Amino acid sequence: MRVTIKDVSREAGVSIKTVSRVLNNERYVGAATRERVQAAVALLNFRPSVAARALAGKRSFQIALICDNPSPYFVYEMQSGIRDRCAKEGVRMIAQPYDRDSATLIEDIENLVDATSVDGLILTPPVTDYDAVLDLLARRGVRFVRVSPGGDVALSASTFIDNEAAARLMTEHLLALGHRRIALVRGHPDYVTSAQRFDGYAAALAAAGIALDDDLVREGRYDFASGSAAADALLDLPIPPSAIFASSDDMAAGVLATAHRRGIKVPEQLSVAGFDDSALASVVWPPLTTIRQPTRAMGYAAADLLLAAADMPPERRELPYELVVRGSTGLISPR
Amino acid sequence: MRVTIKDVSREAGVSIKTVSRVLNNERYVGAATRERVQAAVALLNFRPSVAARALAGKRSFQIALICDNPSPYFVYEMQSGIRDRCAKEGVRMIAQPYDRDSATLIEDIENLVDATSVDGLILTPPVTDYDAVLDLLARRGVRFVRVSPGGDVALSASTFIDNEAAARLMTEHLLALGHRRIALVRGHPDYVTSAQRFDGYAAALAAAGIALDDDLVREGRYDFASGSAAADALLDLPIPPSAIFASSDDMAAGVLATAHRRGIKVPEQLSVAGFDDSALASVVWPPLTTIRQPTRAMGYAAADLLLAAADMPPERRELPYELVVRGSTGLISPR
DNA sequence: TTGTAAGCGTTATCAC
DNA sequence: GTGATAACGCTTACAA
Repeated sequence: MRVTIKDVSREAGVSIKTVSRVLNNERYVGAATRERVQAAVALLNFRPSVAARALAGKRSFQIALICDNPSPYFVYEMQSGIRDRCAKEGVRMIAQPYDRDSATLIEDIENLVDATSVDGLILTPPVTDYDAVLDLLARRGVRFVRVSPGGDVALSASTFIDNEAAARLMTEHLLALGHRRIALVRGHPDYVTSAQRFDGYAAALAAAGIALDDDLVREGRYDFASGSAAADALLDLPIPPSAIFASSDDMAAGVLATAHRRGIKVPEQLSVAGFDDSALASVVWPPLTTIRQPTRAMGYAAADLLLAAADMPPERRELPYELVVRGSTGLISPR
Repeated sequence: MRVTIKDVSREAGVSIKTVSRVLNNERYVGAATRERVQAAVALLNFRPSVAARALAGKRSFQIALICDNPSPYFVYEMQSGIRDRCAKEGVRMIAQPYDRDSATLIEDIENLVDATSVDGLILTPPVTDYDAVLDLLARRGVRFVRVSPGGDVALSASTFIDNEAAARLMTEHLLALGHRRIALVRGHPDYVTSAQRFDGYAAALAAAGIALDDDLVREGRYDFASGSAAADALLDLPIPPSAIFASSDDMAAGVLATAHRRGIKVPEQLSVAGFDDSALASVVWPPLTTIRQPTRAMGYAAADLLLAAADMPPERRELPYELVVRGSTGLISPR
């Protein structure tokens, strides 16, 4: 029924072990032998059983993505990037989307690690900074890579963009347009990126000699609804902002929707800017100025780090971001 | 190191086989024995190895989702629904996002089936109707469930909404608002749903005694860009439509963006409607009237069918849809 | 450079 | 009801 190593070894006229050697790219296989085996593999259409490999060896050729993110676009891009990289190595990606508020997250991850014997994990915020998870993985000796981690950066290899610098750049851009009352909708409090982005915003204002106005800084949760609600609060202020900088694109979309509902013209009466975490910007009305970050590339890089040789030191790989001005951001008559 | 069945059996004072029986809910286990085993499992925190189970038995407790869909929201909702259902059964979902135009799709699926020995597959359009894939699965005797399949419906269990009826309902709604020139942006030609939705649109027009106008029917590809382009073409017509019905929400968003760019007021000057395949509507400007379908629930149902007893006949499970009028769709002064 | 034998952790088979 | 024992398909020692 199933084609096994045994069939291949018989076809190639070598031992099972030799086939295994070829499969795993081990040294000490004669060139001619190797070719003969490869021919047999191709002929019989042999595909090694993940289960058997995982059971017998140290590798399962599977990694898992632990993704608990409010943005479907982000998740999708991330998965695609990781999958692309893994495909080159013959490694499978198991996607494990988790509910935002799952009470069983730790247990689920423990379960995953124990049951599937994955070769490694990729974590995205906010799980990147859950001590319980990090402890668990360390205890189990499971290799993992984190995307945009906060806190202890030496704990694992990781990929990131400089969120603070990016937020500073965007804020400077808005300042250059003449804005003085620039509001910020913060990200989800659990995410370290939220604080980093706030810091960049605050730094730019400080450098411009503008005092931080607490009224102009609102909590968000990285999703549409919270962006929409924050915009309502901001536009209800006695002196509303002339620009709103949302810490994610879902929230920026929420801000835009609110402005639209209230009959406020963007960008004539209000500039809207945001982090484009998830490539959602293309599905949202222009004009929207965004910090574009390569989510898919970030996933690719994360997988690359995970698949790297085990003896490499934990590497931190930074990815570039861009300020993308869509349409006109408008020049404001400061109120 | 690892906790195995052996450890559990020792702890419970029974044989390995008995532990296995409890694990698999087999009959012929004494109540007392069962409890003792369960206690030992909990105490030792035992989690059976997927690899060993897959290798030794007929089940791997893993299923895979084959998803090649242009909408990240759809993918995300689908994954979540399936995962929720599987969690109840202790089954793991392997997500396999594929690139739209992957030339290696068939091979990849074959690889997946052979390598991971999954218990079953869930297919989403358009893979649901790829003969090569269906043949492959039949040949391998792999169980699968299809979401919104076209063609031969008896081939497998499936979930669906009545796309034709839904499109008819939406078109009737637009007609009732006074529209006479209603344009349709079709879905991707590879998707059977595209044709079903067109049929509903055509049926409603016919019932209203309105001739089908080829100029008002445009090809789309279920994504933002094609919706945007189709809207441009439609609005360039000598007599443009007063309403545009997009076959997906991504395309509806594209239509809205184009209208916005051209300074056309929605809904005062143009009504926009769409299928809300992916819950994206909440991220898009109102006013947008949509056919909402429960993507997550569809995933849940698909998993349910896949995990059902093997001897059940292929079941077709229909899910309800809703016409959601967001804000006012406006009454049109027919042009 | 190649082959042999002993597992890996579970389920299936068949006894008891 | 319960328990030995042989698979399952591969990798890891260790020999040759």
